[in-house]
Amino acid sequence: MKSLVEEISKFPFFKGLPDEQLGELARICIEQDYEKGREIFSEGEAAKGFYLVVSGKIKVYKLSLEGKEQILHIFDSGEMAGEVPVFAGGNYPANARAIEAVRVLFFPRVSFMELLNRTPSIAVSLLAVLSQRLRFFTHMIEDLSLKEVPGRLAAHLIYLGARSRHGNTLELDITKTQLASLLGTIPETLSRILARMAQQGIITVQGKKIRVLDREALEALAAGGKGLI
Amino acid sequence: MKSLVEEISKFPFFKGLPDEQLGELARICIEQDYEKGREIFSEGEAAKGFYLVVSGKIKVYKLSLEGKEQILHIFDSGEMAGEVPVFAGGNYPANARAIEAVRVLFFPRVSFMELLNRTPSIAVSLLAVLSQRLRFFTHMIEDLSLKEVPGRLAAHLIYLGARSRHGNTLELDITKTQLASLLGTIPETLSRILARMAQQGIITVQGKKIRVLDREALEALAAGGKGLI
DNA sequence: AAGAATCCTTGACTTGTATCAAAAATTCCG
DNA sequence: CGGAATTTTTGATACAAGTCAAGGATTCTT
Repeated sequence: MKSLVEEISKFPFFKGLPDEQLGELARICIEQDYEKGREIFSEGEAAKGFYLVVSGKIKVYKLSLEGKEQILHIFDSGEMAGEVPVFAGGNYPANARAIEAVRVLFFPRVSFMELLNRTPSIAVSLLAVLSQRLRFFTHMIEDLSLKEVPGRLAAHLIYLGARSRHGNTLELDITKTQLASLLGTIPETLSRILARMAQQGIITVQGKKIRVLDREALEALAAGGKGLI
Repeated sequence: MKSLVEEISKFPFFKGLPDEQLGELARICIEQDYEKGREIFSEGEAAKGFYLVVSGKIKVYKLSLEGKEQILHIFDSGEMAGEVPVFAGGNYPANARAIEAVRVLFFPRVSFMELLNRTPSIAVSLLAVLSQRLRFFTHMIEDLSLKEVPGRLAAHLIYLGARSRHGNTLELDITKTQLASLLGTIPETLSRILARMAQQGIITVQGKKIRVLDREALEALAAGGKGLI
């Protein structure tokens, strides 16, 4: 039980809460493991609760009728998934699947809402989490509708570069097919654009490793300049 | 002062709060009027607070470098705008402008957060609001990336039809240029597609009035079927 | 009501990207 | 390790939608 409290206290939205409340959270949550490829919840399903990712990765995605997949978000450890219907009511608005072995903490809706009503100060930090996700989606909508694929890719590479600082070499932790879906395109197109950027000396690609050679060119592309021939 | 409390109590997220808290809200908010076309806040600006729309309409939008505009949302009376940076910190992530004469209640960030910490039960209902907006954006991302323009238009017409029930005739309350931007396209394309749908007997267009003749065809389009010739 | 400004429509053209197909390269697992 | 499954790349083709341009229709303003 003690380690669970420690685990929970590491999550940004529960950080700084008094031990008593951490204990309450620990009491209502359930540890679960999903192996790679396992479905965690699916669109339209009645929401039973939400998930905190302890380790591993979850993709949240939508499917078109023809089966085309648009990834909305990839949740890494420390992030919260499936919380929308818990607060807004209704069903899960998308599907979630483990893209690698995943350990999560599951918070059942009913007991969490009960706790929330008893200790509403938790809600204030959750507001920040939801607001950040809203901001992320705002960017995503902008990218999908305003920029062409090279621009979206450039923006994403810059975003990745800002997170993990290993010189200017960055390692994708998802497949290129998944990256394509995240960018709202298809693997073929992504492959062609990566090749084009490499040929122009902007980047270098070796498997999942991408090295940025010309950051300025990348930034020009991300800013919307139609530059890639 | 009394009328302000009444005003506030009508907003879904403050409905059901005790009079005492409504009074506190009334005390910290400021009534403001914006004439049509006036800028309310702009992207990157430090967030001073958020807005509740009392009457009129606000568009929240992003601009590309070339000046192309993507409308993220049109806020009608009863809705809340600009709250993301209030809870998540930082700046406004988009621009906001009155598309008709607008009356708003402005809640300054600092005093609102102070109130929120004193009476955190308000936060619980705000969680629902943010979650609903997240769900809306989830749909929007799906539409933008998974469907072609006719599908997006069809989905939007169905959505409008569900809201205002005037037979099967519905009246746009925004310009077609704005609708185009909301759908992630340009006026020329929207015009062509409306004409095509009219020619196929699915709808009839007269100015801002659109009459739905063949709801099934519309639903087929919205569902993603590539049907429009 | 007249003029100005905006919005809407239509046409010809260009282009980015999806599709289909099939080979090459990785990764996965027994 | 070695074969299977997946992922990635490349090519040829098709088409949806954006761009540019210009005329027509509204709507706004004085």
